[in-house]
Order: sequence, then structure tokens, then C-alpha cells
Amino acid sequence: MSERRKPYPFDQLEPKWQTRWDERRLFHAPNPGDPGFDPARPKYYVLDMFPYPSGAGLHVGHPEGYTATDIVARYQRLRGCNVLHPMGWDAFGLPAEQYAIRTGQHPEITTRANIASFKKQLKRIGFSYDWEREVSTADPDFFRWTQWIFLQIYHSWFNPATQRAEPIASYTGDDPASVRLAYVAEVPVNWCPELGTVLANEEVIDGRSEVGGFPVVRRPMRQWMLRITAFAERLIDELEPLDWPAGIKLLQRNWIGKSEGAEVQFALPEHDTSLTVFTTRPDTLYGATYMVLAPENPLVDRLTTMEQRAAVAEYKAEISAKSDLERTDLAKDKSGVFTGACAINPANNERIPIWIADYVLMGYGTGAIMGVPAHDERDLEFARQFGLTILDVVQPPGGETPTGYTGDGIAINSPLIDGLPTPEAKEHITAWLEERGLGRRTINYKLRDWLFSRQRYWGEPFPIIWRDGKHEAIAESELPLVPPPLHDFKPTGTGEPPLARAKDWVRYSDKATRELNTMPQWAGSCWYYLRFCDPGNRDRFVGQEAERYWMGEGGVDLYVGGTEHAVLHLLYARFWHKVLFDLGHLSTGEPFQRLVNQGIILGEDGRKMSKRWGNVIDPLDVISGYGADAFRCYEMFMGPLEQMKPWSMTGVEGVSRFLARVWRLVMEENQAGEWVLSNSVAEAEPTRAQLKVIHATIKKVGEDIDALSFNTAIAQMMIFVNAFTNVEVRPLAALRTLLVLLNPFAPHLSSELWETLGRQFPIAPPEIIDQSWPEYREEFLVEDEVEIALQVNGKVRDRVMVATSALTEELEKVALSNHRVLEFLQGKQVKKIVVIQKKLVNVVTAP
RNA sequence: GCCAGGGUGGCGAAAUUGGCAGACGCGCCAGACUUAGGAUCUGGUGGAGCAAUCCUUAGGGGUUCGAGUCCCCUCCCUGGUACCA
Repeated sequence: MSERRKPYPFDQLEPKWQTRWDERRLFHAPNPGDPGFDPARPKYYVLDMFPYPSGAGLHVGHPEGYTATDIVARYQRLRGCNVLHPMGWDAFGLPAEQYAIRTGQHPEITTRANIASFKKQLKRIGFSYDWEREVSTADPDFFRWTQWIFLQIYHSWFNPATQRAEPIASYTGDDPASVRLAYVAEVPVNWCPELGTVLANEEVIDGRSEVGGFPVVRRPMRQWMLRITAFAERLIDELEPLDWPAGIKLLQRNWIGKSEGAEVQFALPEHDTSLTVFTTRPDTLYGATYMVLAPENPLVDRLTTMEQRAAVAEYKAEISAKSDLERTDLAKDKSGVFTGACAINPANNERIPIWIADYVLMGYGTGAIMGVPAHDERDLEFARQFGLTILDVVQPPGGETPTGYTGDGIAINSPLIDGLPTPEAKEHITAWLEERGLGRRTINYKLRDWLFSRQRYWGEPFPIIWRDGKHEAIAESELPLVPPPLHDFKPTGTGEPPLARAKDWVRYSDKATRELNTMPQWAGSCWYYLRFCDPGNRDRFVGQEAERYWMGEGGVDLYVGGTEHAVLHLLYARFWHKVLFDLGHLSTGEPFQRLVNQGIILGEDGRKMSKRWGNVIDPLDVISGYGADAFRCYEMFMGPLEQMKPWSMTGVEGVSRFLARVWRLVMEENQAGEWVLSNSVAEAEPTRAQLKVIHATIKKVGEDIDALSFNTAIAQMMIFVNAFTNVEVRPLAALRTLLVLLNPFAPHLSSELWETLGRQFPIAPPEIIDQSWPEYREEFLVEDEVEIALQVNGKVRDRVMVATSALTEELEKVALSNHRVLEFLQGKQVKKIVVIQKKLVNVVTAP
């Protein structure tokens, strides 16, 4: 089979320009103080979510976001900005380690090979990254600072008075370990036996591990935690002004899950203590006819009566045997047992029974609730199942039967607050409880502290040692703390991390041993964007001047990546950023000013791309068939960046044809079949009509890039090309303008044509990259005449050209003298005439 | 369940504040140039109808001179979430 003839020689010119860009270091952005740095230019930081370099290589989803940021980066450079556009590798992570377990190959080797192949592919697409800033999270020069930041967190506490992280020295209490932002706690964790590690809540999906899909069980273990909950309020508040998609903000807000309510104490007559619950509906206190404790609540054993002891023990055993998956699966029917104990409802002094049930979670609120069956679906189901009292205390606005009504209404059967609408009832009863020391208003969050340790090999070791059962930080001078070489990466199965196998490494001194856990994969990605500002710095995680320059004024100006990181990565990174900001290391409180999520690219069959369906598109195949420029432009022409959309090979062909038409605007084939500069290119004045297209295109492409609406920008350039395709004389100035506008999208093609034009016509500068973005002139966009629609009763009956300046009365006259309009007005009476200048005239008749 | 986003030609999609629906591309049809066309160029292309004309932005209702756009109801798709008191 003969090879399809290339529409233009992209296979020669693309490698040529990629090499030249590398040699000229064109995309290297000097830092303040470096040679070549121009302080007069504004900065622009455009960032991609860096990839995990998997063995599978790049798929078409990666370059979608990368192309978008590359267009913005190249555009901002042409507009005179100092552009920071870096790329790096999220190189620690489970897949390389799982591969090492299977093959014995060290993760470092696998990772290095994968990085090399990723980088080669990215370069082949022609991205304008500053490769001199490349970082890898698994590189000791990088992770020494990840460990350093951990130490900053470890040495800090959250001062509730200032609402800021402060050095632990400012803590005046007697137990610093209890307030550190990094602490060790025995907590019920998500233990994944298959992976041999604990996982964060965020890494568990439907009771299975996000990586690998293995079952996960609950089990108490001593783990490192980061006190992210202290920042819950700020993580919500400071989200507000950011230029992020509203949906992502909402996702984060929901994840943090703030709810306002009250803590209420219920006296326990048989014991000298009381039981505290959290409720968002203190106004329903009179309706609390029973209480429920989580089965794991430590109070359960104290409260349970002799008679109920056996039943409670049996229920607890049953629950703890269940995995999370089963526990949620079986959520249809409520289960639980009576403890035999009773509490006193503080509102009406009624004795109410205390139960335990697994629908109450130990990890939220106080691990105990008051059951208000009349106004809570779950409580109602539970009460009906076990025959507990149901008492209506809120009257819905409509006045229908209140049982099961969960909305706001009017308090009833509640002597203290009868007749009050819900909001006031809440206020009133809470104040009443506060006066008596029986309760107080509180805020609860769904967000839990971040479980930060993993029992894995391929991650950052903690810069921590243990002496006499207590943890201590190692000195900063001992960083980086590099993982010991191992041959056996398998999980031990006991929960003891694989690092335990490196006996020499573990022994720190006669009396001290090293922490054996490693950090989760999120650690490196929490701050990599800061390292990009100053990747070679040996003395600090980022130089102050570089940080102030690149991260100043809102931080990262544009951050593009997938929605899968909407809560986890973005929340964790914001948290670390705030700690470092509070400690005075950073100049802004939020890292990412503008965030955009690219949509998923589906296979041609409309299904998710997967080996299983055989619908996977390999970027390199597309590039070898159509060129990198066509690949880039197609990815952007498919549709809106944020939208999910299917791949289409014929669509690639269409975009490729467009680029070939651009090529032939400038080039033609001679007798020998060689491409030479076209005879129709000349230093001629564009016509008035051509000027209009040129300036309309300048305007639209610029505005569309700002709005990340790349598909419509390309459509406009297609209109431009169509307008110049069949003309005898192609004015040089018009072509030059087009090439600059096209450059961010198709950098190789535009560079080549620019250079070719420059050989024949003296163009300064000789390379397009040193050219500046053109400005449009409004005067070329205005028309003397416009076409307006003439409507009768909202239906278009004719279109006519009128002077742009035509006034309302003139337009009315035009409409009423138009024979098509008159035809439809026959026998009818004109009731009114609506005139929209430059748009339409609508003649409305009486019915 | 709940929350968010979305349904526009045969297909991917356009459409400032409500103001000519379908830009641009794919596909298809016709023509030109050709020994040839899976190259290139030109024209056409939402549906029905010979036509005048009528219908058309998931479906139904409403507001308006005028609705893809605003309001109400219903259906379908995608993503998130799941006993969070």
C-alpha cells in the first residue's frame, strides 16, 4: 500500500522547529535577577496538572489540557508577558511499586524510563515548556523539600485565637503533641489488605481502593494525621473569590461539609455523666424520643445494662465483621439494639431509651444522636422498625400532617417555643440551653483530618525518629532522607511498612529508630507548583524573590487539569499553601487563581476510551499521519474545552485540510513538485473587505483565547483562510497577521511559513516568536450598511440593506413600504412597530 | 435518594443584554480540472412540500411584539455523593 501523500511536509518541518526551539532556549523563562530577565514585562504563570508517568504512555486526554495551556502560554508570550510554563512528574505512586512487586524491577528504574518516554512524546507535540524547570517528586533534590515542608507542619499548631498556623513555640499549653498540625493518632482507618496499606477516605470508593479496586476494611491503627480540619473555615471562605468553575467550588464546599447547629447534653440518671449530641435541628428537641450511639462509641460499654450486655456485644461483633462495602450495601433496613439505659430529654425531662445502631457514625459529630423520628427520615425508619415513640413537633406551612416532614415550619408540642418559625425556634431553644449549661451552638464539618501515612516503599520517608515511644523531628541538615535500597517491595501483610526490612536504615541510634511509614502520593503534588518557580534552589524550597514574582498577584494565573482532582489534590494543596503562608514563607494565601477542568475525550464510538473496547487513540499515530499541528488544532476544534466529546478521525482530517490550505496560501508546487513561495503573495494593500476579515479575526481570536474558547477561534481563522483562498493577489500583511494568530495553535507550520516569507520579503523580526500579537482596529469593522430583518408578527418576511446609521422612524418607513411586508399586512391593522436598530423591524398587527 | 451540569441538523458544534437558529468543520449531493481521484477548487445541503408556505433548539405549559436563551412541570443523559444527625 502506498503511503498517503502528505498535504504539506509537516514531517520535515515539525522536527526542524522543535530542534531549533530547544537550541535557542526559546521557552526558558529567566527568574528575576537572572540574565535576560525583563522586569518591565508582566508575569503570567500557566500550569498543567503534572502527570503520573505511567507505563501506558500518553493518551489523547493528556494533550487536551496541555494544548490549551500551550496556546495560552504562546499567546501571552506574543503579548509581551514573561510566561512561566513548566512541566514535571508526579513520580511517586502505587503503580510503579505494584509493578516492582510483580517483576522485581526497582520503581526508580521503571519511573525513570516512563518519564523519558512521556517527555519524548510531549516534545513531539511541540509544547513550549521550559524544560530547564522540570521537576520530579521522586528526585531527592525535590523531596528533601517535601520533607522540609512536613517538618514545618510538624513544628506548627493552629492558634484558634488568630485562626492561623503558628510555630509550636507560641503554644503555651502543656501538651504540644496534642495541637501539632502533624500528629500520631490511633484511628479507625481504611486498611486495604491487597495493597498492604491504609488509604485516605478520599482514596476509597464504594468500599474499594481507588487504585486497583481492592476491598477495604475498617481497622484501628496508629497513623500520622495532618490537622486539615483546623483550616475548614478558611478553606471554605477563601474559595469564594477564586475564578474557579462554580461546580468545583461547590464540590469542595460539600466535601468540607459545614453544618451549623448545637450540641445538647442529655443527663444520664443512672450515671454521673451526660451524653452530648450534635444536631442541626435543636428546635425539634421536644420530638427527641430516643437516642442512638454509634456501636464504636466508647460510652456504650459503660451504659449497657446487665440484661442487654449479651445482645449489645453480639450486635457490635456483627458490625465490626462487616466491611464498609457491606455496611453501606445493607443500608436498606435499619438495625440496632437497646442498651437498657435511659437519658433525660432536657426540654421536657422525659426519660428516653438509648440504643446503638450502625446508622450513627463514630466519626461525625459526637458519635451519638438524638432520635427525632417525626422530622428525620432515618430516625423515622428506625423508630417504625423498633416501635419507638413518634412525636410531631414541627407544623409544615401547608398545614398537612407533619410526621416525616423535614423542612422548616412552625414549632408545635414544644412549650418553650410553640408557634415560632424554625429559625427563631432554633435560636430560642439554643439560648435557653446555653443559659442552663445544657448546650451551646456549634459548627460541625464532614471533613476529617488527613490520614497522611502509607505502608509503602515508593514514597517520601518521614523525617521523624522514635525515641522512648515518642516522635521527634530529625534536623533539617539531615535532609533529604532517602529511602533505603530494597529488593523486596511486597507489603508485609501485618501493617508494618516494607521499610522495616532495611534494618540498618531503621536504626537511627542506640535508642532511636526511624519512622517506617512513607507519605502519600499527594505530598509532592501539594507544592510542586512552588518548586517550578525556582527548581534549582539549593537553600530554600523556593527563593523568596522568585516566589514573590511568579506567585504574586493571585498565584498561578491559569491551572488546567481533570475534574478527578477537584477535591483531593486541590484541597490538600490549598491546605499546605495556607500553612506555608501563615508561617511567612509565601506571599499569597491561595495558590490557584483561575482553574479550568478539561472534559474527557471519548472514543469514536462514544464510549470511554479503553483497551477493552479497542477504541483507544494513540497521539503518536495521529501525529505521524497528520502532524503535531493538526493534532493540536483538532483537539481544540472538537468542541468546548470543558465538555466531554468523542474523537473523530475524519474531524482530524478536516483540520489537517485547513492547515494545508494555510500552507497553500503561501506555497505552491513548481514543475519539479517542490514547494516554493506562491506567486500570488505580494506586498499589496488589502481591500476594504479583506481588512474587515483581518481585523475581525484579530479581535475574535484574541478574545476567544482569553475565554479559552479555542474551537471558535479556529473557526474564525478558517473563515479568514476561505476568504483568501481564491484571490489572485494575497497581500503579505494579511498573511503575516494570520501566521501570528495561528502561531499558538499551529506553531510549527506558522514558524516555517513566516521564515519562508522572510526570505523573499524582508520581515522583521525573522522569527515569528519574536513578533508581537497584532491589535485590531475598530474602524475596519464598522460597515456603512447592514442587513436587517423585516418581520410581521415576529416572522421574518424580508431582509433589506439599510444604512447603519438609520434611525427608528426611517426603519419604520422602510418596513411599511416593503412590498413583502405589505402583502402580509393586507386586511390587518398595525398595532405597533418594534424597531431594533441594526437588527430588525417587527410590525405587530391587531388580532 | 440528594447535589451539579447537560439535551440544538445525519455527526462535532455556533449563537453579547431575549432580536434573522444552525457560524465553522465532518459527512453527503452536484459541477470543474483530470488517464485517474481517497488530491484540489466551485456550488448546494435542518425537515415537509412542485410551489406559495408551513414546521423545527428533549416534551408540555407560561411571560413577551419577539424565547435555544427567562419562569413552571415532565422525561432522558453525564458527573459527584451516599445513613454527615
